[in-house]
Amino acid sequence: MPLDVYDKIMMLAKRRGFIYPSFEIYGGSAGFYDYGPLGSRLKQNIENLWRNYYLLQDNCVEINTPTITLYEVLKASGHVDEFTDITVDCKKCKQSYKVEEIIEKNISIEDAFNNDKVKCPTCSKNLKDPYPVNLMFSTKIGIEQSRDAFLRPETAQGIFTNFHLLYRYGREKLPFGVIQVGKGYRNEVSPRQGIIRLREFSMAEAEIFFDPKDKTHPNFEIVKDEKLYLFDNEKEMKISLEKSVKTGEINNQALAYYMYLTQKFLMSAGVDPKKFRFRKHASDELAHYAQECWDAELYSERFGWIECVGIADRSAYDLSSHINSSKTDMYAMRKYDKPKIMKVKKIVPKMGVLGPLFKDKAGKIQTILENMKVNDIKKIYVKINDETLEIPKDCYNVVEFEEKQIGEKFIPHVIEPSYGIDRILYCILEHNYDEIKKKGEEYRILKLNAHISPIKVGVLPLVSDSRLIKIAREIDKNLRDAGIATYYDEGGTIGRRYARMDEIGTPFCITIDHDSIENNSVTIRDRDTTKQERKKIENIIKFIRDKISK
RNA sequence: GCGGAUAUGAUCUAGGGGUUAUGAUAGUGGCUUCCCAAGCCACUUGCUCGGGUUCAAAUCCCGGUAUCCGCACCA
Repeated sequence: MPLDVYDKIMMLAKRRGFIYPSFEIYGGSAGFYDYGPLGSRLKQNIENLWRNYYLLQDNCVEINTPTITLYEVLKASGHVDEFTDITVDCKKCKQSYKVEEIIEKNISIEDAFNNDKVKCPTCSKNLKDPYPVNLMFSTKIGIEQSRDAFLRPETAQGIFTNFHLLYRYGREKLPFGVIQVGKGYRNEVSPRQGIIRLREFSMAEAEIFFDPKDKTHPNFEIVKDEKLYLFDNEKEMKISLEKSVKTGEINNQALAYYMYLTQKFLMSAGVDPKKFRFRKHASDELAHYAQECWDAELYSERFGWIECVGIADRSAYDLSSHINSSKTDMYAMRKYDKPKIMKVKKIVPKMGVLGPLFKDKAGKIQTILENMKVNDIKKIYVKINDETLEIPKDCYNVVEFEEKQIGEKFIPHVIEPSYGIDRILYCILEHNYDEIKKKGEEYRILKLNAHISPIKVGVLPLVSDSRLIKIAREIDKNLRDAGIATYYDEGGTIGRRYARMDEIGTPFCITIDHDSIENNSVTIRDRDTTKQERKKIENIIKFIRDKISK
């Protein structure tokens, strides 16, 4: 079988220090890859470009939270339950099934399997021995009295669990966004496809909190005429943000805006526009927390369309779960223009009567009564420890108070753009990989965008003449002092050195030749055109800076 | 997790029960002083791991691991 792009990229990636299989000397482990020297830089550049969009353009704030996450957090978020599938294998035809999909409803799993009520949908053999599959890595915190924990399957929960503090930090204004860039972990059943499906992966997530009554975005006006590449599972279309929201294709402005931001980021990172689209999730593929979700998909010649970004409307799901589980006040306040004076009826218990009547339960009854919402009261029942008690009328007064309300409390909704950095990185490599023939030989060029590429400038003395080397070394140092990543190379022939730089995606090569000694000038070679321009040495830094800025 | 295929220097690959394992690429040092992988010399790096069969295993057999393909999984 001839090598396809994937093979070629993985070969190049290993040879040139982008990506290595992890623990290879001990046989390796599926789903884990290391980033080598160039890969690490490339990844950092992609992450920092991403930060640019969210921290600067969208004015989000960044936080960092632990990758080890307490059981309670993921229980509340639904991951403990939703992330576990009860699975069963057929010993005859070797198929695996999710139990909930093949057993009759209203039957418990124990009953079904103990009484041979489950048959294999393929070969009708009785199925046995269901087992739970949880896709989170579990661990324990502490030695003796340990607490259960998991490696986080997403970075988002770290943001939700800090919502009340971050809301205050943002001076209680909505919308506001929080981002986190870091590792996530999923114990995949059978990871494959290189860095497309990892067990430990890098993600960049943003949680932008909105008033559910107002999912407009302040920047929407500016970009509303820009076009999005949408795919509705049938046909692809190019449609403006404004129109897509108007027709209901996209549920709200905020969602559309972050889709646009995503599209812009990916293009800037070097994604081929022809290999990009947004695909809407069908209702049966939505995650347990999502109301509407659009995936940014990138096309790979090997794998087809790959989900690289998910932009979900998670509504109030997470915050309300954490409010319920932790009893923390994570509400936001929608302020009225003028404070409202509300007439509120409240129950004022008469403890003098209640006390003797209910004795030790009186205290609890008091709290319940005081917090009760009051409309028209006829009889009041209170439930304490499964016992329902009727509270006689002479135990309380209903009093009307005037209450000043400055606004109403609500749970913010959240729009979540979530990016798989490793997948994006792979697709960028694939989309920018180019191969030409030079003198009958394969010649590889990685046409990475200048602001993404790990090395910006190759510094090459044409020949190893000590005068040229001296100038070259000085230029190299000055560039690095100016914060520009360089690669100094005086070995081998000049053509070979250009080839090396082309293969790792270095956009520019500065060559110091004999004229450099005479007139303080060098040539700057452009990777994609191979054209050379002669520049004064003192102008190099500015020239390169202009070229590599976004 | 199931089934199939594969596994030889950093990369690609030839071969194969018996002395020192083939070639190329890459890399290093030197010569060349050279603008797109030029040439010459020298050098560096290897049979996936464990067990078995055998006088002898990189080669045959079994198992593990990894990779690829198909099925299932991918909130």
